[in-house]
Amino acid sequence: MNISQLAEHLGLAVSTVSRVLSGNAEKYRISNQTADRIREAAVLHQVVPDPLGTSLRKGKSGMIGLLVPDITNPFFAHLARAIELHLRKSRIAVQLCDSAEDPETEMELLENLLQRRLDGMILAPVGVESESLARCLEGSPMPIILMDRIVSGVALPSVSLDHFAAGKLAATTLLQSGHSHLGCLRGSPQSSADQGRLAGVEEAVREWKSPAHLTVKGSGYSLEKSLSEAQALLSCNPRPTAILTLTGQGTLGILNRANDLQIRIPEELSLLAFDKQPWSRLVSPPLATISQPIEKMATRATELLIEALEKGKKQPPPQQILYDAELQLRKSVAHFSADAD
Amino acid sequence: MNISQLAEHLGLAVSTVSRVLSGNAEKYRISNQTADRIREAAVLHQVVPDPLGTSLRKGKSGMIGLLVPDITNPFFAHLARAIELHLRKSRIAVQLCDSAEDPETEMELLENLLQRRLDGMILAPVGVESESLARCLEGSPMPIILMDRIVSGVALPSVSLDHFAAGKLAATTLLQSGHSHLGCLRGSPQSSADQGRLAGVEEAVREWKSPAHLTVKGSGYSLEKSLSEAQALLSCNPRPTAILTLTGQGTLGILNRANDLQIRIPEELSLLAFDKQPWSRLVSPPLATISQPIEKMATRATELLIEALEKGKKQPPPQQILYDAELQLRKSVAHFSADAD
DNA sequence: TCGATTCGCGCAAACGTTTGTTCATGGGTA
DNA sequence: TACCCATGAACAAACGTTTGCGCGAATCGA
Repeated sequence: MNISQLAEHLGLAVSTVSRVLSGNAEKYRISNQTADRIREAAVLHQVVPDPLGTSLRKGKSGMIGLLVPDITNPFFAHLARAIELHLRKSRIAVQLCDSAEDPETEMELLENLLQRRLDGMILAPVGVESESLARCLEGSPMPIILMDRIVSGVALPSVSLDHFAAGKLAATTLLQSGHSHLGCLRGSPQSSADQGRLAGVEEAVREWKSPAHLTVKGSGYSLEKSLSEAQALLSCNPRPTAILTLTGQGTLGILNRANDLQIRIPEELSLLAFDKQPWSRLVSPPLATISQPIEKMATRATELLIEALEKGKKQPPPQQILYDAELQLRKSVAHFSADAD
Repeated sequence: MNISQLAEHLGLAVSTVSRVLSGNAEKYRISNQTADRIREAAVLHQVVPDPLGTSLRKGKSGMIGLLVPDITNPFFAHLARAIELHLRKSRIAVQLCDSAEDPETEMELLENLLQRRLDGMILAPVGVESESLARCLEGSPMPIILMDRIVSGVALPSVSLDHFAAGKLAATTLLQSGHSHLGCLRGSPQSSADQGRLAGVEEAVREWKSPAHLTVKGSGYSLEKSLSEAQALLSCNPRPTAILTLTGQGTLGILNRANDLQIRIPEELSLLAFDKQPWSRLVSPPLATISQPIEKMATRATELLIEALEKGKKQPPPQQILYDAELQLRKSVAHFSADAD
C-alpha cells in the first residue's frame, strides 16, 4: 500500500498524508488529530513513502557510490564498514563497487555510477594515471571525495594518509635503529599511494646523517607477485638488514620467504609493515606496523560528502586532507648492533 | 540533459527517444534514420535515461541489498566481491550493509532495506534466533536468498556450506590422524553455522571406532574473546592434542597462545582451521584448512536471485543448497604417534 | 455584524520515464 | 478513384511522491 491509497482509505488528500509521513506535519499546520490518525493508519498498514517516488520528486536518490580497488583488502574493508556506518546515520545508503585493482574495470564502474545519478561518491581509485579518468571525474555532476590514492590533475577534495610523511617516518625509524641498508617491498609502482610512501623513504635515506642504502622491489598486489618479489628482495647481496613492506601481501611474502630461508626475525632481519593486519600482533615476533587512522579518515570523508550533499550536490572545494600514520613499534624491529648510531 | 529535453531538441516525441535509447527501436518500428539520429545526439550530449524515472515507471530499482555480519571478515569480503561482480553482469547494483554481528542492528538494517523497495536481497544473517526477524523475512515483498547461516522457521531459499558435513569431515580427519582428544574453538554459540559444524564434530567423535574426547570453547567473534578462549582451551588438563578452530580470529588466538606457551605445532598440537585465510599457507607450519567454495556459493546465490527477479520478484521456492567444504591438508596436522590407530 | 487573519486541508503540477493507443502519411490493391 | 494496410511517430496515462498555491471555515478584533 502506498500513501495515495492510504489517503483514499482515510478520505484525505495525498498531500496531507505525505506531509505527515515525511515529518512536516507542523510545518504545514496539519492538526494533531489528523496527523495522529494518519500515523496510526500508516503503522497499521505498514505504509512508508516509496523512496522511488521521493527520489524522483526530490531529485535525490539517498544513495552514494563507494568504489574501492579491493574489498578483500582489510584496509578497504574497514574503510567501507566505517563509511557505511557513518552514512547510515544520515540515512544515506551505500552502493558498493569493487574494481579489482584494474583501471579499466574502474573506468567502467565509474561511468556506470555516474549514470546512475547517485547523490555523490567516495572513490578510492586504483591510482594509475589516466587522462580519461581525470576527465570523467572533472565533469562529474555529483560531489566526489577521493580517498587513499590521488588522481593527478584533478581538483577534487581528498582524504588520505600523508603517505610521504609516513614513508619518511617508517624509514627514519629503521635508520635510527642502526640499519644502513633498507629494503622496501611495494605494491604497484603505479599506485600513487606507494609512490608517495616510497618518496618519503627515499628522502629519509638521502637526508640521513650517515650513508645509507635502499633496495626497492615489488610490482603488484597479488600473492604470487609478492612471494617472488619477496624472494628477490631477500636474495639481494648484500641483503638488507631491515625491510619495510608497503602492502599486506608483501608482508606475508617476506614473512614466508624469511622463514623458508631460515632468516631469523629480528636478529637477522628487522621488519616494519604498512597497515595493521588482524594477525600483526599475533605472529611471532609481533610485527611492528605503520597503520592508518581508518576511522578518522572515514569520518572526515563522510563529513565532507554530507556537507556537499547538504549544499545542494555541489562539488566541495578541492582540498587535500592528510592524516598522520601511527607507528606501533614491536619486536620485529631490532636495534642493529653491527652499525649502531 | 534528460531524454525529454533531447526529444525537444530534436523535434521528436519523448516516447520515440525513449524507445530508441532503451534499445527497443525495432520493436516499435522506429526508422533507422531516426534511431541513428537519436543515438548520435544522445552520445553527443551524454544523455542516458534517468534510472530514477525508469525505476519508478517499471517498479524496479535495479538494485539489491547485501547484508553481511562483518565485511572485514575475509570470508564475507570475498563473498561480497564475488556477488557484486556477478550481479554487475546483469546490470544490478548492490547496496552494502554491515550488521557488525549484532542482531539488533541487523533488524534495523533489514527493515530499512525492505522499506527501500529494492528488487531483492541476499542476506547472511547474524544467525541468532529471532521471532521478529523470522516474521520480517516471511512477509517480505521481495525475493530473499539466505547465505551461510540459517534463520530457523523461515521458508526461504538458502545457499551455504554443509556445515554439519564439514564439521564431521574436519573431526574425522583429526581422529584418523590418531588424535583421541579434540579441542574445538568456535565463534558464537548462537550462530547456526557454528552449531551445525559443532554437531558434525560431535557426531564424528561419537561414531569414532575408539573412545574419543571433545572439549569445546568459544563465545564470540572478537579478537579479545578469541584470545582468552584460546588460552582456556590450551590450559585444559589434559590438553587436547588437536584443535579445530571454527573462526579466523579463533585460529589467530590459538596460534598466538600456543606460541606464548611454547607449544610446538604440529609436534605437540595439531591445528585444523575453518576458512582459508590469506596467511594460512604462509605461517609456519603451513596451516591445514577446511575452506568454503566461496565462488561457487556466490554464483549459485546470484543465479537464484536473478531467476527470481526475472520471474517477477516472486519469492523462489524454499530450498537448501549445500556445498561441500574443501580440505587442504598441510603440515599443521600431524599423525599423533602416541595414540596411533 | 463585518472585514481581516489564521487554520486546516485539498488541488494540481512537477520530477523522468515507459508503453498502449492513436493518428497521419504513403504505397499498394481492387 | 476509393479503400486497406503497413509504416513511423506522436499522444497521453501511469508510476509515487512533494510542495506552492488556493479555498472554505473558523477565529478574532473592532
